This record gives sequence, C-alpha cells and structure tokens, in this order.
Amino acid sequence: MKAISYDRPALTVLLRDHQIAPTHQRLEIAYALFSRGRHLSADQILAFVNERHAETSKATVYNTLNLFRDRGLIREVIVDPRRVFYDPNTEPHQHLYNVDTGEITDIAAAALTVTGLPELPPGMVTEGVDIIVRVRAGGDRVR
Amino acid sequence: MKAISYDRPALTVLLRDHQIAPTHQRLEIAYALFSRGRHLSADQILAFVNERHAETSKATVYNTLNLFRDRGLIREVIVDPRRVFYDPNTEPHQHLYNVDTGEITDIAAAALTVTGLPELPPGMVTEGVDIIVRVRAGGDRVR
DNA sequence: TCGTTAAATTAGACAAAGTCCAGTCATTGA
DNA sequence: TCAATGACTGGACTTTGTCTAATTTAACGA
Repeated sequence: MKAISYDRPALTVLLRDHQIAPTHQRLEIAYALFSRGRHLSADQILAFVNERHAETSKATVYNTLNLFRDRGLIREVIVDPRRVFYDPNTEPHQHLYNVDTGEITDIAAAALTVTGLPELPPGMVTEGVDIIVRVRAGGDRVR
Repeated sequence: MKAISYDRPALTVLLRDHQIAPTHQRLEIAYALFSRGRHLSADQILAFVNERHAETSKATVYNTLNLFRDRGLIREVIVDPRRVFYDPNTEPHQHLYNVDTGEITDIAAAALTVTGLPELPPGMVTEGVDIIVRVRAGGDRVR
C-alpha cells in the first residue's frame, strides 16, 4: 500500500490510475476496504457500505470487487472455502490464516523466501504464488 | 501416499488405521479418490461413486469427506473459491493450479523450501503451510 | 437547456456448493 | 430376538455469488 490517506479525492485518483471511472458506489466500496486496510468479504463490504442508509446493491458490490481485482487494485485471498476475502494490499506478501477465528493477517513478503519452484510446462506463466500459513489456538497436536 | 494397491482389503485396513469404520459407502468413496490418486471435488466423487447405479447420497459423500479430512486420511485443497478439492496425498507437498483449466498438479515438497516463517503469537500452533502456484497459459503479462 | 447515448446500478431470480434434519436402515452384542 | 448405536438417506434449506432485464445516471453536443 503506497499511500496513507484514503479520503475521497485520493481514492478518486487511485481509481482513475487503474482505469476505473470513479462513481459514488465504487468510491464507497474502495473506502470500505482501503480505510480499514483489512481483509473483508463481499458480504462485510456490502454491510459497511450500507451501514447508514442503503445505497449500494449486492450486484454492484460483487461487480465492483471483480472489477477492482481485474484492474489490479485489490487482490483476492482464497483461504476459506466458504467465501472470498479481498485484500487492499497488493504489494507482494503472504497470509497467516487463523482457522478458528477466520482472522487473516499479513506476513511481509521480505520475511519469506521460497526456493525451488518447479520449471513450468512450456507456454505457462506464473500468475502468482500464494502462501497461506494456517494456524490455530491451543494444544500441540496438529489435528 | 504410502501404499500402491488400493483394492478393497487394503482400503479397509487404511480406514481402520484411521479409526474409521469401513462401511460400503466409505470404501466406495475412498476407492474413488485413492485409485485415481487425483484431486477431486465432492461433486466429482459423487458422480464416480454412482456411476453404475446410485448407491451413495450427497449427504454421505460430504459427511465422509469431512470425516476423512478430520481423521487425516485426505487433505483439503482450497484453491478455487467455487469448490473444495480433496487430495488423497497427505505427504507434505504443494500445488500448482492452472487458473484456466482448473487442473491441480502436485509439486514435490522436497523441491520447495520456505524460510522466514514468522514467529507465531503465543499459544498459536501451525496447522499447515499451503503453497499454491497459480499458472495460466499464454502471453507474458501477469494479468 | 434538452435529448441522446453509453455506462453504471438495481432488484430479484437463479445456480451451485454444502449443511442440516428427521426418518430409516444396518450391525453389533447380549 | 431385540435393543441400541451408528450410518445413511432424501429433501429442505442456507450461503455465496452470478445473471438479466429494466432503470438510473452522467457526459456531451446541438
């Protein structure tokens, strides 16, 4: 995350930079994610955006999140089979996932090194490497 | 995967070793997974098991897969937000996921090294580290 | 200002994956 | 044989996400 302030004008610029027309709803959704800087599900975002008075539909939230993701503004985090989380941090980094609470925490990419990635079949391109450290509270047995 | 033969008696032993009563349905489901040695979704397993004549319900397939997972007989692979895949290989290894085709391939764990995993908060235990290399066919741009 | 147009948004129907429940069936042991 | 326990079942239900057709909005030129 390069910037620190996520007020309306800053977000407008951010969207424009990513070829996204900054509509009211899109700014609200961007604000929900970037101001919190946390990993949120579509449902949570929908709730945040309509907290005061309903102003954004479910379809728009989903459309917008997919658009943001396609344009590289946010990143999808797939750790919970039940729903996708969205991450406003697109810098390379990895995730710590608390299996009990569902909480997701970032791990600085610098801290992690992966060596020995296999040679890809010809014509294949790496889209990304996701690393998820699954943790839970309690005992010392791994299930 | 330790054994090579996955006939009925071998699977019966395998289930017993994991404290699972070997019923007909459970053996069928285990056979579907282990004989193919591939990553299958619950839906695919349901289809395989009922290929000849319907003999296992959806509920049983889901219950059984969850049971197998809890008992450490198989492993869940969470790469596709639309469904969970089940992996009969519980040896440490990682996954290559073809975003276009949905195909999942194993990467031998030996090939990969991860260093710099962060110190866990006190009382936390690592349940596992999942590494997913997302690849796709074509160009050279990453989206 | 008005009308045109294209893009964005909407409600609600729909689809798919997975869970739940209450009833039935099977197996075991006395 | 019977009771008890565990396993299985169909189907209703829930949740996440997509789709569609209709409406709204915004931009722009005349």
